[in-house]
Amino acid sequence: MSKHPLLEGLNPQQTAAITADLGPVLVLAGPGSGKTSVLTRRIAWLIQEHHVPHHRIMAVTFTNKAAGEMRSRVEKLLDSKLRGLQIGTFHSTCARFLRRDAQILGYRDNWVIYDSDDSQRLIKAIVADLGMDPKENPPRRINNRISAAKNEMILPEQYQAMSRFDERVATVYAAYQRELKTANAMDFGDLLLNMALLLQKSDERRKDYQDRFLAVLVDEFQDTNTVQYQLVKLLSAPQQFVFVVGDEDQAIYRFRGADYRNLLRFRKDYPEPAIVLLEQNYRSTQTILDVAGAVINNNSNRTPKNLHTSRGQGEPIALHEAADEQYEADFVLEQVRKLRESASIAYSDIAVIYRTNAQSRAFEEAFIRARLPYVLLSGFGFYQRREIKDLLAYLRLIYNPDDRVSFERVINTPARGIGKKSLQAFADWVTSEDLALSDALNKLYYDDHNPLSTAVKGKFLQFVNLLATWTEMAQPGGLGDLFQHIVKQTRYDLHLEKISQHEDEALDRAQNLSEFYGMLMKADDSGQTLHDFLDERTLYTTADSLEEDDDKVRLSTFHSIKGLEFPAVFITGLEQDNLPHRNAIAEGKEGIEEECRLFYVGITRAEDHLFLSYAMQRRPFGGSSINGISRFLADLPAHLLDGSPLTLAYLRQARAVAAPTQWEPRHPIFERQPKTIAPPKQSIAPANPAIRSQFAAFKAPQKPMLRIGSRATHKQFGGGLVIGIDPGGDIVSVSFDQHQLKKVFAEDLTPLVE
DNA sequence: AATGCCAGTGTTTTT
DNA sequence: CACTGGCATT
Repeated sequence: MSKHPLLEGLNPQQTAAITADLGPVLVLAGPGSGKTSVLTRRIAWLIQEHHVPHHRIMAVTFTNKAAGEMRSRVEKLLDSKLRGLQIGTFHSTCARFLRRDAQILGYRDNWVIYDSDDSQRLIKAIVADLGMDPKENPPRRINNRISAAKNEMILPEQYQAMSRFDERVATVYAAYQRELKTANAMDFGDLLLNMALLLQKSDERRKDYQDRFLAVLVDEFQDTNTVQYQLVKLLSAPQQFVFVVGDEDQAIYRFRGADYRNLLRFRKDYPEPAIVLLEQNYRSTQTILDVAGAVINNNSNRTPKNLHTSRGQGEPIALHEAADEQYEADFVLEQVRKLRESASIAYSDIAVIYRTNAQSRAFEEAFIRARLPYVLLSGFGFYQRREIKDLLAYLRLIYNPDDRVSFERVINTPARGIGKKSLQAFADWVTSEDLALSDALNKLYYDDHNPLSTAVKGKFLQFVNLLATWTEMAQPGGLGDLFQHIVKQTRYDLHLEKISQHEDEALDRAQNLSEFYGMLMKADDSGQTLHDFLDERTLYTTADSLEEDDDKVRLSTFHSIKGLEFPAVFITGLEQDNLPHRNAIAEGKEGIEEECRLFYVGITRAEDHLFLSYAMQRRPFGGSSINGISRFLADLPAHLLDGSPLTLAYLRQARAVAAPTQWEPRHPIFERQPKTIAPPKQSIAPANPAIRSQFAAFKAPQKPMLRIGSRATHKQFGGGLVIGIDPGGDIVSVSFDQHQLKKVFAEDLTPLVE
């Protein structure tokens, strides 16, 4: 075959994937193997060579941003606008379909989407309605159970209660689904579940969708869960022109019910799929790939892959030990400056990756201090701010007057003299009368059979009147004005001052509000309705709207960095209990293997420069904790690493005691439980006499021992933490409080009792 | 019965 | 440190 323009510059495997016959295709794509390219060209190929009309193709990506990019790349390849081409995440795609079809399931057209915070609030309200103790039944935990059930397509009536707690979950789950329906709302899980139910229940609609979508393509298939898998199956029937791309080594959404074994299942469920393996890496240096391979190789149940690159060896991986998280941030800053100066790498070509969102803080502070530009790819975004959620709740309630969560959020915000008791009385009444919220509020006008006192009823009605005037105002193009009215009429500005602890906070919140106002004005300019605005903001995250050329360093969790690539990458916080995270360790082998994949995903984002760092000490809140290093570090090939001699010596010692290929290695250097050192108390000895006597006994030994992880004072360098003891015990590595790491003679050290 | 203040408590990851 | 929930006050 002579080279088709769509196949220009591609290797044989990529070509095979793109030109595979119509039918099920499974592409197993290692990181950096050009899978996005394969997906976009496959779509173009379907349109050009198989004459599949573009509006009969559906592609699912993992983020909305990736969806946008994919669309523009296909459009560029074919040099035409493809408006009807359906590309989006599972959630936004289902939301879009349900906008049209939710009436079939009994929703009114103005249904809204609840985010996790909304769901949790509703569950909390239901727990209260049912008279359950919120301490025994934490709404958060119940929410997790319910959303897990939805991912597995388990309906309330099918929910198997294996414990007393589960029985209560089942009760709440049933009530929750009723309340959602009454509130005319769907949570994230409902978007997927309802779509699947619709396709199962309505023969007519199923046929419609199946007829419409000749071809279905899914990216990141290893991170699909049961309901997503079923959706793909339902939508791609009966012709089964389904093209999925995935990599079991990059499965990182187990907590959302995703199961990488769906890749295996695919082979069984679809007859003789074409299977293509993409192993040629175009992204990283060989060194980076070797390190990545060494890390992922420890996982069981995976297909071994042979990732290779023609990019050459590249530079060694930098390993850095920091005294604490601030020094870690300083290290990153320093390296960022160097990268910019000596390698002329742009800020936007640099990513800093960490395990938990809270870790961004140290970096943010350091970047602000140094006046270097950065942007957060994940974390508690703008829309999670209290003041934004409040105003959003007003807007949502205007749009959908049955939205209980929004109603309960704003009915007494700012304070209107309607407290917990009145609200619960009202809620109980609404439930017992089986009313929708808007009907109940209406009923207050003409029906005296309600539990509210005249005074409180008056307050309710005042609020209802306000709501009515705003609803009148909610015209297209008038969102900005509407916002102004709400703020003015509720005196929300005064409320802001009240809830703020200090001047700065009030200012910050006010700025957020004006930013929000700006967004509404922008929506007005582009002709968006309230409906458009609300839909978009639930399903889109900050990362989705980030411009490529925004020259700022990217700060991100491992999860949010997925799918992206950068010339320079920093992986930070490589400490035991952080990566792997302590909660994941508690989940056992599966949990740890997923953490290993997180590390792998992080490493394979890097093209040229990779930096690894860990901090000996962190201050999560109040006290501080001393950490061992991540067990994953023990797997790194020493000859590929570059770092200070002491750091490498420390690592070598760690490796010497670990059996790298097993998950069970247990040695103090890994094992060390993070000790929370309480803020100094009056006396070191415990106050409880019984414990105090034990304490005294402990203190007795004539020769206190030097132990790894214990504190000691040196006659010259002062206090420090023992981090390593050389064989023989004469020479000891100590991390001194002055932030230097030194090897000293044991005899010069005096151990301290903790 | 609502509001304001204080103490205790707790953190994985996201659509 | 920041948030939530309980308690005392108005």
